[in-house]
Amino acid sequence: MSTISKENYLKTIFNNSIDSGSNATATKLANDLSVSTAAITDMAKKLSEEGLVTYEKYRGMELTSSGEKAALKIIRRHRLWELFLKEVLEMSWSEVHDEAEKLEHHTSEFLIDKIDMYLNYPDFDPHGHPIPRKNGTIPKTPNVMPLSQGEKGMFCEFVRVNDKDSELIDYLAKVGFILNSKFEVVDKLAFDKSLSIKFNNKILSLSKKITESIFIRLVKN
Amino acid sequence: MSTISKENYLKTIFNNSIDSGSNATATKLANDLSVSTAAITDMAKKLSEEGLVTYEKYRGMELTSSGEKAALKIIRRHRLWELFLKEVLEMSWSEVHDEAEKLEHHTSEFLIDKIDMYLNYPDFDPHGHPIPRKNGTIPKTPNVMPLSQGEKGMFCEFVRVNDKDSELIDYLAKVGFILNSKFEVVDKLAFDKSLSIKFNNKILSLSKKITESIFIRLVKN
DNA sequence: GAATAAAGTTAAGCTTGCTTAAATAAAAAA
DNA sequence: TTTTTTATTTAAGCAAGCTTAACTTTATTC
Ligand SMILES: [Mn+2]
Ligand SMILES: [Mn+2]
Ligand SMILES: [Mn+2]
Ligand SMILES: [Mn+2]
Repeated sequence: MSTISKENYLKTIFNNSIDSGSNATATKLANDLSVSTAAITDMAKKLSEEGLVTYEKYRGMELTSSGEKAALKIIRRHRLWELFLKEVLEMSWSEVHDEAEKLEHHTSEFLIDKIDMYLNYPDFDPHGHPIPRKNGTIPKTPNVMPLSQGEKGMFCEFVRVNDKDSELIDYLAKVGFILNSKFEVVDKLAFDKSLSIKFNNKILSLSKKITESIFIRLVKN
Repeated sequence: MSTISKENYLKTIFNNSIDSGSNATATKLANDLSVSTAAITDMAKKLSEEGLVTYEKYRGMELTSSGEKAALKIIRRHRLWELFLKEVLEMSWSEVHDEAEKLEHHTSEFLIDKIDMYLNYPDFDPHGHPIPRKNGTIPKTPNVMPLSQGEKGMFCEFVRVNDKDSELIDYLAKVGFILNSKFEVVDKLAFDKSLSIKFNNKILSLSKKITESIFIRLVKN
């Protein structure tokens, strides 16, 4: 049976495999979900009994195709809610994530499809993440890379930001560096790997920690 | 601490006291909440320890003022969600209740106030129930009475319907008998207490069970 | 005012999703 | 390869919110 907790596990396992490529480890999941590793082991057994993940002791977990399908359903709800709250109810970029984190578990298929239709079947959420479609496909993302890999002289577009930390997003909004901003990398310090970028004729210096949470694509020019 | 279960208990206790006047009995609550009476006794102790209800063994429960405040918060969320889902997302009269039943427990004060503003601070939900305001007051309801108390010759307006059973609401929508319909009671059978009403030049016969779920006010003419 | 029926409470136990502490396996270092 | 460190699992236990079954109180009927 599906529960809030299980839905969160599936979602986290999915996101983990997206950006690590390999199996989700207990330590990483425990950290992301703010529970003990013992809790992870516990849940691994349950999810694997339900055929949602494959699990071998000491070898981590991986979503099965049915587990992935379930994960995408939750992620779809999450991202559609985020966009809806921002576009329709004018909540800010930084507020929508926490609210969506709750609503995603209490939304019928019928309702989420209404929201999807209302928004005219959007492809991306307010942070630039692709919104899984009803049929399970995922909109193609541009050729993204973390800004931390940017080099002096590059012309880029800001296409995605990590939405887990609202303080960062608030800061970026405050200085006017928002999604789809075009900018140039004007400097990169070897000392601390911080970057200086130029947009709207402003210069902004961003620490390595920040540039790792911002994703960009190269603008061809 | 507030939990989904406690919120549902408080709401149910409140609604019970509204239409029974007296204390909420274990049997009634158990029935409304679909749990055993043992569960009610259990929760009675917890809620009374938290100061949300007064409880004396074998004497039922009653909301304290802080319990009532908490109940109104949930009811406010429920009814605002119902109206929002109907007006904005075009869900039907009969579908919104079940959806709101879930969303009401996962909506921040900030979000519900946004919804309230979006709807321009409405006074009534789609079923004619008053929406508690942010400050805790409740919109005045017209002088309502159950249609079952109607008599031949009365001219009435349909102002409220019990939203717990979606089949009834669907039926009423299908025959076009919707909120704010004006009608005349053209007959009342002593045999089964059923009523015949006339609206839009149609005659509709309603059983006693149905007329007890429909609330009206007398139209002065 | 007994006897009976109905309502409410207590006791014991279950499931979910956690925890901490101890044990064990795997990986890294020496 | 042996030792040490790190990661994972197991074991025991807790809180919430239920259940059923047995028991007690209150209400109703004669
Ligand atoms: Mn998010
Ligand atoms: Mn979540
Ligand atoms: Mn309702
Ligand atoms: Mn509810």
